Amino acid sequence: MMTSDADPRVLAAAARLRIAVPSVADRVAAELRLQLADGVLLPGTRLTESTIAADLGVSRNTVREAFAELAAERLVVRHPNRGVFVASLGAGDIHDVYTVRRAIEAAALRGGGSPEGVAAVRAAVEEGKAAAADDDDEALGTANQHFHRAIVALAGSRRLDTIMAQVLAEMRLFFHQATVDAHFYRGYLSDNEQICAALEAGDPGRAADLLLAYLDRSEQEQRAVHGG
Amino acid sequence: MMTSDADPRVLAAAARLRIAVPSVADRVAAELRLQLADGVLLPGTRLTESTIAADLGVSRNTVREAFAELAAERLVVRHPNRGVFVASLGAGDIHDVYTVRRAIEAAALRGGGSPEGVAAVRAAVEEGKAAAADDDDEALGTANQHFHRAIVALAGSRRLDTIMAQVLAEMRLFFHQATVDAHFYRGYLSDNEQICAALEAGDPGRAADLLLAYLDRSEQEQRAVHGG
DNA sequence: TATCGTCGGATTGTTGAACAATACCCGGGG
DNA sequence: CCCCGGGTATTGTTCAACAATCCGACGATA
Repeated sequence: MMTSDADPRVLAAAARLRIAVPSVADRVAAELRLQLADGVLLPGTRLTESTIAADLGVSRNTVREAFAELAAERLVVRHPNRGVFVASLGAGDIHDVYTVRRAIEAAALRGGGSPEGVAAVRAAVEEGKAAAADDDDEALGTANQHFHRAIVALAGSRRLDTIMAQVLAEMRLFFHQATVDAHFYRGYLSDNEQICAALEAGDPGRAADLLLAYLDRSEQEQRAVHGG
Repeated sequence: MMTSDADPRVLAAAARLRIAVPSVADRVAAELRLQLADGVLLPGTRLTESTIAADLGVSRNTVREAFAELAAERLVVRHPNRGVFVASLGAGDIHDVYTVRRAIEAAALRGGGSPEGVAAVRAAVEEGKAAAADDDDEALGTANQHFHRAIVALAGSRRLDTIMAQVLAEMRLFFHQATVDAHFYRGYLSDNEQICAALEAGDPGRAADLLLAYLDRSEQEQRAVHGG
């Protein structure tokens, strides 16, 4: 009945510290988000309200609220009177997503950002190198996401951060759909290094140009994989 | 009971044509969005579930779903166990919003866009001129929004379009909060004209630079009005 | 008077059940 | 082969209830 993760001590501490306790609907949404990110739920899969309600031990109405959250994030699409399905990105969508990425990542990069921000980008680059050295493809993928999130974070905008998070979540969905091979990110390591170096060298314009080229190439490869 | 606008003929036609009929929750959200845009609901106002449910003749649960939509659009904020309130933008938020606008509007403009897209931008400029000639401040404001929406539309990205729409809705909220005087937009007419001219002249780079300067200046003025 | 607890009312969060409306599946007829 | 109808499952929406939480007022204490 999902009572195991409702630790009273946590609840009490949260109440004391005025920290917003995530509602049940939020936790359901978080759980589904997790399953979506992990590829447990593949694109096109139908999400039946009653099934999920029973699985997670919550009311159908609560599941419905969670669906609203996920639909707003485009991770799920609602077909009226037919149900909600895990979103599947078509050829047009990947171009769309890359358009968004080009816009916000380049803008963030051009701004330069604070020294701490640049340090975070550097950290993500090193994280990727370490993952590559360990041959850990999973870690390599998340490091790459950290890299791009760090770039957007340079702008210091909460809104851009959440937009980027949503876009990355969408792309992750697409990856599960088009099982991308392991050494896919491998080639991007040097790109990341170059971009980061240009940023550290105080040349954000060049860093942005490198990034744009990177994104264009990445989009082409994705398109090739997908067969668009 | 909100049955007046549920014309069976409309319903049937929609079913025949496979047009998604907006759910009740969507219509409630739309109604609230409208009231928010019109300044009927001012920032900080509390939205009580039962009141709205009674006013619109719908269930509390449906109102709740509508709130989830609006919260996802940042038009409304949820304070757990306290209720939802019309969002009010602080000094940090307006900078945040302008950061988003700089990113996506400049990117869209740099792309150049299709001839039809450019024509749409031109149309918005002329719409603004006409409104100014009529001394219609309301029309002037919407024309300005059309102008910026047209710019973003140049990128041809559904996602960027919705992001821009949300951002503009947020700004509209702010305007009601900081009653901006009438001849506020007036000065921007020439900016719009210049930007559009540069775009038509095949110099999107210059158009983007002009726009960025425009946005910087606009943010400064907003800040002055707000007192940040 | 000012601060602190406590109590009561109001609102939210969540559940469960019910019902109509709709879409899907399947078998029968043209 | 396609169209057409009926049965079933699922969604959309409502309603009523309850616990949890917050807010304000009242009163006690110093």
